[in-house]
Amino acid sequence: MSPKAPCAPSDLRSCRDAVTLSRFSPTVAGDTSEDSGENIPQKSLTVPGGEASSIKNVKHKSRGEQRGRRRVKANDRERSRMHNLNSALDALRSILPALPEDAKLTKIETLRFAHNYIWALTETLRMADQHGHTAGYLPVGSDPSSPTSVSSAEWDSASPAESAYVTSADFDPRHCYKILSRDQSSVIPVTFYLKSFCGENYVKNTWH
DNA sequence: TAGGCCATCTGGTCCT
DNA sequence: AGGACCAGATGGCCTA
Repeated sequence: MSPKAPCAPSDLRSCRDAVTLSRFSPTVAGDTSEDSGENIPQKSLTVPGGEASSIKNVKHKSRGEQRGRRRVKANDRERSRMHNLNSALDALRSILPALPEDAKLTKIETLRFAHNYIWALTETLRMADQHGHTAGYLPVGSDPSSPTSVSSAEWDSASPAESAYVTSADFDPRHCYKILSRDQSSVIPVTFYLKSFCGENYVKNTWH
């Protein structure tokens, strides 16, 4: 589920970077014909000795160097931009309900989980408002801000139909709400949803 | 070995 | 002109 990253952030210049950057080292960039668009025909560069051609060669080389430098800078910016994006994603993971250490969500899972989690929290507030007594809706002594406040025993008694409605492969918190609103269960809907999404391991590993 | 996930590079486009 | 953003391509790592 969570393949290890081949290049840690601290190894930015390792792996394929080393190869790619060398492609744009001044000597290489100027000597190749990879600079599409800005290329001077290769023929004018291959005339040996002539002064004019050597000037052209220098010009071409410096343009190639400039282009190479721009490309390297752009690569650096892009890399750090993606690292920022990943940091934001990690921050998002960190505020989502705890998962077992070895169950790090992928990027797409994180986004979907966050989306549904927000939806579930919103729905929780809406239903609480509708009932007009939040305290009676939540388990006694529970901390509404923490999804870990419900015991696994409560789960077992409160969610007989979960597997019939929600699987980890095809989860949708709205299904949970349909079940809960039908029998007015006292279990926090969000946690019901989390269990449905994460499975028994979530309960076993984090709720004790 | 195929497929999923990821990091990185790259060229194009838009914006300042 | 240069930076930010984006999407496609590529190749490595990991797991079933």
